[in-house]
Parts: sequence; C-alpha cells; structure tokens
Amino acid sequence: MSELTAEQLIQSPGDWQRSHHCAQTDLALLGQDVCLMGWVQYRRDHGGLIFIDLRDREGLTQVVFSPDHNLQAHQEAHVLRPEYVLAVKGTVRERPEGMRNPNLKTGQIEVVVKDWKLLNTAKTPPFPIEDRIDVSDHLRLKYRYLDLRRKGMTRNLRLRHEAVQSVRNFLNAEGFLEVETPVLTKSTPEGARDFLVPSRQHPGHFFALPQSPQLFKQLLMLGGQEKYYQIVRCFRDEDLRADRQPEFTQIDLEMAFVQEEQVMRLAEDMIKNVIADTVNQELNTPFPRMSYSQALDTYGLDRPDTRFGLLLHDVTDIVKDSAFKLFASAEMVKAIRVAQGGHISRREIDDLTEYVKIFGARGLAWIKIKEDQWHSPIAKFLGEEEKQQLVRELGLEAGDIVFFQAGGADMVRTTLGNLRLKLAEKLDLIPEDRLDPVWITDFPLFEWDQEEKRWAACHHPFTSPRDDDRDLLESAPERARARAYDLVLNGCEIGGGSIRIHTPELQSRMFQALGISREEAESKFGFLIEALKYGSPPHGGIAFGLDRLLMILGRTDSIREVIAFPKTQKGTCLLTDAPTPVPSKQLAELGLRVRDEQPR
RNA sequence: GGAGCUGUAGUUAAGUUGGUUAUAACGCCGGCCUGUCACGCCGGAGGCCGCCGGUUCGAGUCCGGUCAGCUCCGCCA
Repeated sequence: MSELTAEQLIQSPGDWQRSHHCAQTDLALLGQDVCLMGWVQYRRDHGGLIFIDLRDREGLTQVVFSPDHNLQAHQEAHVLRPEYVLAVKGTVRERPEGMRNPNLKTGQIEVVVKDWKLLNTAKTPPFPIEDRIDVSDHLRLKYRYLDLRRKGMTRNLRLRHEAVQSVRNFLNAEGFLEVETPVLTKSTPEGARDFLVPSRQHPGHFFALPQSPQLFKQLLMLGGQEKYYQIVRCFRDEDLRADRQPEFTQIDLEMAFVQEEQVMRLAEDMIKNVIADTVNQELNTPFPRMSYSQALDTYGLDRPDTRFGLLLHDVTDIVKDSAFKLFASAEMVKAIRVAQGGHISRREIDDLTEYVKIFGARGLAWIKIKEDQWHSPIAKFLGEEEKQQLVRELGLEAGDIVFFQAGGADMVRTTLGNLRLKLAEKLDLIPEDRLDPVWITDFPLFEWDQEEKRWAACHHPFTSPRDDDRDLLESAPERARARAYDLVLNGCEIGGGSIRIHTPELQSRMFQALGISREEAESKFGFLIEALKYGSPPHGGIAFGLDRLLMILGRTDSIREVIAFPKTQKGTCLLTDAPTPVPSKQLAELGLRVRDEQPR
C-alpha cells in the first residue's frame, strides 16, 4: 500500500450525494447506509481504529474507520486532521454496550465507513473550532468564517433567521406588504451623521445611506399602501458601542388610519410572537406602560430595566434644609436603598465612587444603617427629623446601605440610573431568564440642544404632537408632548415609533419650531411637505432594532455576536480590511480629491 | 475628542523586588496504540514578550509615546 499525502487523496464528490445531516443519524436509521459530508471536528486515531467526529451545521456524528470493513480506507484515513472536509458512505450501527456517549445527540450510534472521499484539506486553524475556548475578538473577526463554524455563532445566526421568519409570517398574516426602499437616498439634517456616497454622474453631489427608511415609509402611506413593513439595513456614522454598529437592521413598519393603540397592540403581538417562536417564552399582553417622566423619576433612565427593584427615591425635599450643604443646595437629591447591602465594603464603595464619576458625579454619598447608629461620613450632618423622614421614604432597616447623589437633575438621574444597574449586576439581582417588556409613553416633543442652542426633536421631526398640545409648538415647546412610544425590554430600547404629522401645515410649524428655516425646510423636505398636500392619511408606525432584540433573546452581551460580519469598535472590518484607500483614478471619476493625503 | 482594561509560543494564560537558558496547558510535528469520544503513552519543534524610544550594568517587568482589540463618556433625531 503506497503512502499518499493528503493532497494526493483529495477528490471531487463526483456523484456522491449527502443523504443525511449529522444530527439526523440516530437509532431509527440502524442498519441503513448513509452518506454524510462535513468537517473533522475531532480525530481519535488509535492506530488500528480511527474515530472521527464529523461535523456539519446540524451536529456531530462519530464515524469509524476500521481495517475490518475497508482496509484501504482505514490506512488512508491516518492523514485526517481537524477541519479536513470529507464525505463518507457507511452503515449506521448501534454502538457496543458501554461505548455510548450520552453527551452527544447521536451518541447511541456510529457510522462504519465502507467508502470515503477526502474533499479538501485544511490549514491548522488559528484557533480551535470549539465553543468552550474563549478567543480574542481580534482573531475571531479576522477569521470570521472559522468563527462562524462554531456552535455559538451557528446558533445565533439560526436565531436571527427564525426571528426574521417569525416577523414576516406575523406581518404577512396581518396584511402587511414588504416593500423595499432606496439605499441611495438623500442626506437630511437632524439625526446622526450620514454615510455619504459620491455621485459619479453628478460630481460634487452625494447620496446618503439611510439612517432609517422614515420618509419613504411615510410616502408609502401617502402612496396608499396602508400597511408596510421591511427588514432593512440602516446606517449611522457614529461611534460604536457593545450594542451599536454603523450598519444595523431594523424591523420597520408603518400603518395608515391608526392611532397609538393600534400600533402598540400590533407591535406587542409581533414581539410576543417572535419570542414564542424563537426562545419559546410566553409574554403577557398588553405590555405594561410607564410614562417617560416616571421612568426617569424611578429608574433614572428612559429605558428602565424592570426585572429588579433598587428604585430611585427623591429626597430633595427631605434634605432641603440639611446641615449638609451639598444636599441642601442641590437641584435634586435622590437615593437608592440596597436592602441588606451593608456588607458592601469600603473598597467596593470606592470602586462604585470611581464608576459614578464617568457620569459627571463628583462623589458618592452613602449610609450604612446599623441597629444602633448610622455609619457614614455624612451621618453627622443629618438631624433626627431628616433621618426619620429618610427611614419613612426609603423603608430603611438595619443592615441596609443607601447611596445618594446630589446635583443637577440630569446628572443625578443618569448617575443613579447607571449605579442601579451596576449594583444589580454586582449583587446578582437580575433574573437572567426573565423577559420584561415595558412601553415608555408621554415623551416630550422637544429637548433642548445645549450645543446648538435650539430645540431638537426628541424622537424625530415627523412625530406628531398630541392634539391638545399643538398650540404649545410656538408658545411653550418644552411642555409639548409627543405621540411617541418606545418599547424597552430588559433595560434595552428595542423599538420606538410614533404617530406622524400628516398635514403640511403642522409639519411646517414643526420645522419652524426646530429652527429650520423656510428655505432649508423647502430644500431638504420640500418633497414631503408637497406630498402631504395630496390627501395624506393619518398614519404611524414603529421600528425595532433587530440586532438588539437578538442580543437579548440570544443572551449575549455584544451586538457582534448576532451579526455574521460585524465591524470593530473603530468601524473597520478585520476580515476584508475595509475601509481602504482607493486609486486616484477612482477618485477622479467621482470628482473627489483627498486632502492632505499621507504617503503610505 | 476623552477615560479605562488588555496585548508573552498557533491558542489560552502564568511570569515574584528589574537579574542566569521566559513557564504551563492545549494545539502542531514524528512514533506507538482495535473502542475512543476534549482518547492515551513516548519524543520533538515552536518566542521581535504588539511596535518605537527612554531609564538602567541589566527591561517581558519601570517611564514616555504609538498601534490594535474591547468597555465606557461625548456622539447615536
């Protein structure tokens, strides 16, 4: 028997056809001949007997090369290495007593090789194709195609597929039409930074990639399509986070002739359905609702995680005459009681103090409640009356610890809102298997843009004010409420929408309130205002961040885990090396020149 | 634009107060092995300690810078 190298053994599959997937081989197939194709997961070469765990997308099957069944095959199979690609034909047989593997779905059986083909060899992968190995993000992204072979990524891609199918099935049944909208579109003011695409045919002119299909979906309502949806890529040229990628996917939908209730009911039914179809969990509808101001008051954030307590209490009034000047002079003082948190050490408090500084806090006041006294750097400033009121407001008991934050309202809320999350994580208070949705409603229409010194749309400039707040647009914009709603799941904003403005008059007033001049409104949004003049139906909708929803359902802490080919935090692709410079000829065609081009 | 963490063999990590030849496990290569299943046993190879500079008799270790990955602030209607 001549010794052939692995490369010499490579063959084409020829007329071999795969009969089963590796996960399908079980006792029901006993005695049958099957043809499997896949990759070598593990090889256990005993010399006289070779076991290969063959992997395909669906699972693993043990195949056995035995000289008793095919001498040549057995001898050739010594060349097999991890990730080699092979096809085997063989017989499914029950494993001998005591040789079964209960950890493997197909562990009752094995496939005895009658004939096989080596379809391809493989370099030794830079990291093992196994879930239990933690590999650096850098390597995983550079060799993403190898990372995708791992079970975790395969599972996440399947989850994504199932979620998308569920959404389509649901919305199709509800009478929605899936319509595509342009990816090459118009740059608009407001919102995130646009990705620009230069126009070759019109030098100096640019398309923008859509931040969302917002205007087109409204135009589809104007186009009489009544119920639209799209699972659509959106682009925002802003810095990345664990839950943010420059391109991400929205489940976008819009309905004509509806009010808030219909959109919210439909949306929660859709989400309920997706969750049942993917992770087999049942949510109760209707989802709970909370006003924006209540969310800020009790959770500090507009995306409350309602899976645990640690609520914020306002104690501004209690300490307004305190001897502790920091409290007395503050615009707002809030507190979090951690029941039986007195064991938190000085060292841990120091870490938390460092943590809150990220949010602009100067420090972190705390009190440990003991049986006989209050242990705290600030206890000496607090009078009996103040202490009594704090006990009442916070429900204090011996063994508790209380954290305080005093200062500007925004800072206090943000700081304690984030501290609350930090504490919950640290103290393991988050029930990981819970899915707690909550609608946030009653958003303000505007928020003050400190940098631009003007009002900015809280949601977007097409969101309708409440009917009875219309006159506030000019007189008291800060009091105007929006017909907007966000859906928050486990403290993550997974969707948001609104009832839109559908008359040209109101839309023009909105632009005015935002400080957008008549001329600018005309040049940027003229087509919309014009369109609204031709019988626009009242309409509204919502858009969900598919990736974020999948992060929660897949119980992963990074958006990269649910995207096949994500970008790094610096917005690059380690696999393709994009973005790259382009030849000057290509730039010239576009009428572009790169300023201060560095020699490379 | 800013802050923090990380960077040592193919991979994951250890590396003490700055001190001789930089460890371990897995992987890889060679050999043995007919019931393993993350097979086992014997042997072997494998290092620009991210990069540049500085301090020092001497730097993986200290300092400055820089690059990359990650987390966060700003930003994200």
